[in-house]
Amino acid sequence: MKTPEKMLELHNLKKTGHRLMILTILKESDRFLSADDLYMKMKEEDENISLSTVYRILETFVLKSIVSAVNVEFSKKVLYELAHEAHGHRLICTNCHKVVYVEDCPVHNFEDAISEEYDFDIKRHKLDFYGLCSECKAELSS
Amino acid sequence: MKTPEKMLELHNLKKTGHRLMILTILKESDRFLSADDLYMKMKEEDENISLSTVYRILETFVLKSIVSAVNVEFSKKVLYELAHEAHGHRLICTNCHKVVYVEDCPVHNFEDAISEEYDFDIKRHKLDFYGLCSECKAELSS
DNA sequence: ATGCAAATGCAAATGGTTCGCATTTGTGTT
DNA sequence: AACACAAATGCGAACCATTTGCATTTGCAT
Repeated sequence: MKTPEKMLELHNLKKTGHRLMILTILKESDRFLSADDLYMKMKEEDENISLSTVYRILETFVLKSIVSAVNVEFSKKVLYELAHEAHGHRLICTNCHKVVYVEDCPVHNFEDAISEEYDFDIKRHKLDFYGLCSECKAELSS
Repeated sequence: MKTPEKMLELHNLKKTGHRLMILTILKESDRFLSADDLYMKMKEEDENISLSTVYRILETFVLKSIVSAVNVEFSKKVLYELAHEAHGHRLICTNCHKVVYVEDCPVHNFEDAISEEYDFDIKRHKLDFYGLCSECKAELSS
């Protein structure tokens, strides 16, 4: 995976400490983060940033497709993750909120079939799986 | 499909004009509606209701699984539809927002396979298709 | 017809996100 | 290395969808 620096260069974005830090945090996170999650993590590391800057940086990243904005069932906030290069789908743990990305897709054939059947020109789909990851499964059954 | 009256009876909910009207509007709609959409439609029909009541009625209906709350890519509001009895997935027109519900599911096998592979206990999934319905496809290509 | 829990209206509060504007900073150019 | 200027940032206020508190009304079992 690209380094945060490379990501910014690639999109002609200025390399600011804030932007690099946000990319680094997202890169190291195994779950989605809200703007406020990022803001608080940065405060913890003594990065002086304002919440509106976090929002603006994320807006820029989403526009450039460096970051994806995600809606999940368990939160009404918009959550963010580093964008994935390959098409795939997510396994989301409803207990700890960990996310695993699976680069595989079971719906393309179905998509063709229903495009035909319903005369719909399907452009994309959104498929997420919700359940318990192995740790939470073990923990909750004990 | 059940009548609005039956739906309320079935769940021991008082039959108020507001509730019946909301169910009727949702029943007749071929797309998702926001609380505010419902509020405005009711005002148009001279139903005197307050927006907070619309929210409270919807909250009750969602709790009873009479109505589903839906998040879609093109709106940050929560949208509502009558709940479907059978499992299926939606084709959502990104242009006119019409929704077609397809009572078929292409992912169960895949779900079993990845449950195994990632040791995830998958409880449910969310799959929506976005594209153009036949009318919009025709209209936009002309 | 009566009583009471549930439903409603209204206004205020909330929470996430966006915006306006003054100030600072990164970076290409001299 | 200093300059210039567009872009990035901080701060607070604004915004919008949704929720809540509380006083009043209403459906419905008795």
